[in-house]
Amino acid sequence: MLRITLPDGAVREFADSVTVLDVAKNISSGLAKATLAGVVDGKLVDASFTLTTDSKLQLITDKDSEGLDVIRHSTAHLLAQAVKQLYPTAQVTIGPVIDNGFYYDFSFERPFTPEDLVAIEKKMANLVDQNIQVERVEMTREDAIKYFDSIGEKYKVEIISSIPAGEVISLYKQGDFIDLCRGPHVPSTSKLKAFKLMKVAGAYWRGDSNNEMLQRIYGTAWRNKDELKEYLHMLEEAEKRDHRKIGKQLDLFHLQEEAPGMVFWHPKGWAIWQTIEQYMRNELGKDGYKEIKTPQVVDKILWEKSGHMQNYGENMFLTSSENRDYAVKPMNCPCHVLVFNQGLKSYRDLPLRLAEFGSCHRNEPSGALHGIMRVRGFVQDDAHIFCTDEQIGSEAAKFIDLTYRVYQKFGFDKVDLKLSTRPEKRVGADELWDSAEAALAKALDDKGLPYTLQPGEGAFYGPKIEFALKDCLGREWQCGTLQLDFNLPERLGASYIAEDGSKKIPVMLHRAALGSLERFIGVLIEHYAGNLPFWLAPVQAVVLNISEKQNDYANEVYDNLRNAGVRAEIDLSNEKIGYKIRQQSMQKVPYLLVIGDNEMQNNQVTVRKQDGTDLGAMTLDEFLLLDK
RNA sequence: GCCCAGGUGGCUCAGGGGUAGAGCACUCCCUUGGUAAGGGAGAGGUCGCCAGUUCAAAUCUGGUCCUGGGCACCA
Repeated sequence: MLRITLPDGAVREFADSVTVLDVAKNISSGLAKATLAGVVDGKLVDASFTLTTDSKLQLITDKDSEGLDVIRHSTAHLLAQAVKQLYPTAQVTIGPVIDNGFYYDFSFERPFTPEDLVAIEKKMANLVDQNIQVERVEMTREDAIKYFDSIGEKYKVEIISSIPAGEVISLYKQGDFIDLCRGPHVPSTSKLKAFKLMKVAGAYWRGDSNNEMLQRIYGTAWRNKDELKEYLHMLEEAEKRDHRKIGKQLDLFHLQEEAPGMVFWHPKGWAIWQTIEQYMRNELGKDGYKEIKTPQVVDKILWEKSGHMQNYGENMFLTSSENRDYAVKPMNCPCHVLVFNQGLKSYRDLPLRLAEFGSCHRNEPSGALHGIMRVRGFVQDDAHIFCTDEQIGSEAAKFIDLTYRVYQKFGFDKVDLKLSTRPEKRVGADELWDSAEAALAKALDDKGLPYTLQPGEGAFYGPKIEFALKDCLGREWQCGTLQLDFNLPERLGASYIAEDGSKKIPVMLHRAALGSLERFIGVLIEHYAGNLPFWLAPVQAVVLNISEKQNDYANEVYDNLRNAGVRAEIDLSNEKIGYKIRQQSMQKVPYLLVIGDNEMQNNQVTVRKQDGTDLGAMTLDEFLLLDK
C-alpha cells in the first residue's frame, strides 16, 4: 500500500507503485492531460516518474512557474531535434532556460542564416504535430560516453566527463533524437504550443573567449499563443522606448563614427544634463561634499604608481608629448588622492569628501559599446571619501541614504542591490576585509534593504555595493556604486595625523550615485519613454499662437516665461493650431500654452498638458505655480 | 576583441550590374485657421570609405570603419 499526500493534505492510496501521471489520472482526466511534471518530496520530476514509497506529490501544470520552465526547457530540446534533422552534421551542446525563453548552442560548419531559422521553426511545429513521446533513460557514465562518442557528439562527451562521479546520467529520447539532460521534460512534444525563434548569435563554448565560437539560437516559449503574442507586443513597445531612438527623435544627442563611443550632446540633451548636474551638486553640498576639478591628461608615472597601468592599461588611452608619456584618465581616484595629499591632514579633517563631475575615458572593447549606456567617454557624479576605519559604517549609511533620496527624486523606486565580497586575488589583511564587508552588510541591513551577495566579485582593493537600474528591455545597468579601498591611499602616499599623534593611512570610499551621467540619462529616457517630468524636461513649455494677430502678445508671454526661469520656446509659424500641437506633442513638451484672441484680451494663456488634458485658461502667474 | 546582420537625401525606409525612389521634414506661395497632419510648387544624395571584377558597380568580390543583436569584457 502506497500513500500519496497532495498539497491540500488529501491522501490517495495506491497498490504498490504509481507514476505521477497515474495519480493525475486518478484525480481527473483533465488534470492528467494538463500535467507536465511533478514535484515529489520537493524534487522536480517527470510525469512518468514512478513513486514507490509514501510521498508528498504536487502535480505541475502550465499554471505553475515550474511548468513554464519545463515547457521552455523542452522547447530547447525540440529546437535541437529539429536542427539535427535538418542539419545532421551540427553538434549539440547545451540548451538552458533563460528569462522569457531558452537558447541552444550548436557547433556547425557554417553559420545559421535567418532563412535557416524559418526552416527550423517550421520543422519544430511539424514535430509538435507528430505528438512525439519524450522518454527518460538512465545510463551509466561509461555507456553514456560510449553512446555520444559513437554518434560523434564530442561536446556531450565533454559535458558527461565533467559531471561528478556518482551522479545519475539521464538522457531524454524523443523519436530518434537523444539528448543528455537532467530534465524533467514534458511528456510529449504536443505540449509545446507557443514558441518563436528570435535570433542567432555567437557564443563561446563554456563561456570562455579562448574557446571555439558556437552558434546560439535564441527562442521564446509560452503557455499559449496569447501569451506569446503579448510578449512579442511588449518587446515592440519596449523598442519604442529605446533611448537611441528617442534621443534622435527629440534631438538630444548623437554619436558618429569619428568618435566611437563618445557622445555629441545637442542643446536639448545638454539641458537635461545640466539640470541633473546642478541638482546633484546641490545634494552633494547638503551632505558635506566639496567639489573639485582635476586634469584629464596625467603623466603615466602616476598610473604606474596607482596600479592602473598594470591592471587596467589595456583600457586606457595613451598619449605623449616632448618625450613624456601621459594617459587620459579612466578614473578620478588617483587625482583625488593627489588633492588630498596637498597639505598635512589631521584626523579632524576626516571624513573628507571630495566630489568631481570628472570626465573619464576608457577604451572599452568595440563590441561592448551600446548607445549612450556603454561608452568610452563619460562623466560620473564621482566622489571619494577619505576617512578612518571607524567611519566606514556611517559614511556608507550616509551614502546609501543619499542614493535612495536621489533615485526617488528621479522616479526610480526599483533598485537591485549587490554586495560583492573579497576576490581570490586581493590586497589587505583578512581582518580588514572582515570588518569592511561587515560594515557594508550592516549598512544595508540597518536600512532593511535586500541585496544579492556576489561572493568573490569585489575589486582587488576592497568590497563594494552596486546599485543597478533596469532599462526598457530588462537589461540591468549598474549606476550607483560604493567601493571601499584599502590600497590606493597607501600606494599614493596618503596619510593623516591621528589623535594619538601617529601617522595613519586613511581608508578611501569610491562612490557614485548616478554613475555615468550618460548611462543615467539613457536609463531615464527609457524609464519615462521620453516624457520627462517638468523639472527635467529640456523644453518645459511652448507658446503657440492661433494666428498672426497675437504675435506681440505671444512674444511677451514667451519673454516672461524665460525671465521666470522656464525653459520655453515659441512657435509663431504659419500653421494651424492642430498641426502645431501635433508637432510639439511629438516632442513631448510638458505644457503647451495656446494664445488666441480670447487669451490676448484677458491677459491669459490656455494650458494643454502633454497627455492631452486641457487645463483651461489662466494667467501666466497661475501657470508658473503649477509645478512649484 | 569574437560570431552574425546592416550602412541609400535631415529622418524612416524601398530598390538591387545600364547614369537614384517614396513618405515625413526643409524652402517659397496660397490660406489667418481654436487643441495630434489645410493646399500648391520647389530644392536636396559621389548609395559609409578604399581597392578589385566588368564596356558599365549603389548593386558582384575583397578589405576597412561604424552601427545593431549576442558572446567575451566591465581593475
